[in-house]
Amino acid sequence: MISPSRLRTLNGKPVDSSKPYVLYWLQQAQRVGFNQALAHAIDRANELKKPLVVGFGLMDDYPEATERHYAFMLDGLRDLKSAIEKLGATFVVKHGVPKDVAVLLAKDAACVVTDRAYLRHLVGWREHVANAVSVRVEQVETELVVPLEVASTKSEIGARTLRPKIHRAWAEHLVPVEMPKLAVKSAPGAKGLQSDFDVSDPDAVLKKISCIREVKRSPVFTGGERAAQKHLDDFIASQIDDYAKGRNEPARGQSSTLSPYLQYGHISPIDMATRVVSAKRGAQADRDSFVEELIVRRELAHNFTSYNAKYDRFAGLPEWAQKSLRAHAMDKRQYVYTRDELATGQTHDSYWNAAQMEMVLTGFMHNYMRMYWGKKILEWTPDPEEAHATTLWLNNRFFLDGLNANSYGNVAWIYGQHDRPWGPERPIFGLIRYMNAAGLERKFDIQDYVVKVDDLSRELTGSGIRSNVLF
DNA sequence: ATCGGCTCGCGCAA
DNA sequence: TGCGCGAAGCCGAT
Repeated sequence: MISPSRLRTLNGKPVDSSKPYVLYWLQQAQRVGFNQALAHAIDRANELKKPLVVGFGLMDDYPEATERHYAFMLDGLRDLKSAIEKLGATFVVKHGVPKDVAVLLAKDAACVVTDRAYLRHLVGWREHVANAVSVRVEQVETELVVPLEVASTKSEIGARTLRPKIHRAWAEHLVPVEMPKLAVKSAPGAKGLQSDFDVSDPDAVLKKISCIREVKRSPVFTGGERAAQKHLDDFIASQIDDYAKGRNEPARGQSSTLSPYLQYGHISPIDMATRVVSAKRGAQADRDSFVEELIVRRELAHNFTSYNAKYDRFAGLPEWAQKSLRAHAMDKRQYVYTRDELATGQTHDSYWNAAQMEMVLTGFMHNYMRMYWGKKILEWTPDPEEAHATTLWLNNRFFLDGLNANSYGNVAWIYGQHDRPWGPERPIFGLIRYMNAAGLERKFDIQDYVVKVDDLSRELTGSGIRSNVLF
């Protein structure tokens, strides 16, 4: 039994016991481990003494998604297919918009279970399915440690207001997921449930899908539940020690690198948090620091997209921030770059170019550099509203962990969201927190970072990054 | 090296 | 109503 606080019935429709199977419409939690929606779907199937069908909709041209995103996701679907079949359920991948695939597969379902998502169009898909099908649709929270409304029912001003609410609730919710055994196994490829794609061959499927082709598969990240577990093992074995300090050192790369896996549901934050909390490595402060990032700040981003309808727009920023940025919209910009110059890392700033190239080459960027990177886009773009749009565009195009709640929260932070005003009032930034290259130089050996990215570039592409300072 | 000031608004004590 | 203080800031004074 899953926690009732994770379960929500999306419509008042009945269960139809005459139908042959229970459907788990899987979209968000692309894993078996620690998947509460799967556990709940198995419970339902067992109650009704029916087999379980797990259905996934694979659509062309998911908004802003590139070949890089699709390749990573398809790696995960390969893992998922074998894991689901091992449980004795049928895994069906249909070609189409997920909401339509769900409605199609629900025609023969006694009831539908799905996993919860936190972006406008994904919430809309679930509402559509709940209205369009004739049986009960239940949604299960699988993304967060503390379910959204348990933590807070309103838009939080910042981490400091959400933190105590999360802390009060997390012990109760930071519990392992017991996966029940499926009682009625189904024969693979049962009647009318053929997949449109054979996801055991990700690269073959990738060729058949329509998407933005300019951004290729990451040469350093393989998607899927198995790869995610390996990253977590490696992090606990060699990265927790001194994490509290080391996480902000760009050249050290002391990161779990699990954010892409969280984005595709290849790993559960509960799995990550319980493993790290009980790890016999690192100091208490190191483990606390990791859990703060994973739970408080990640869940703040989900609070932001859930309670702020304009989460992806300049108009969604706090009033003081919009006002201050607008007051400085006409200030002279010393440097102005086009999207293309930014995307290819051709600015005057070698630190920024290195960060951009880390992102372009790998699909990932060091956490601290993400802040500096975004602040400079604000500084080098003619208008703050355009800067916000450009930052989001680059973020979603190149990051493997783009296109999710954290993306919108992180980008909004650059422009003052979840932050406070900082004097003195400056050109362009107004009261928005300012960052500059002197800060990087003061705090870190930032040249080490530039050299590190340049070495990586040589290894991956045969040539180094452009830089006006070093090379 | 460390500290206060810069600035706004929430949460809590009073 | 007043007061403390905050997701990563910078800068100048000590």
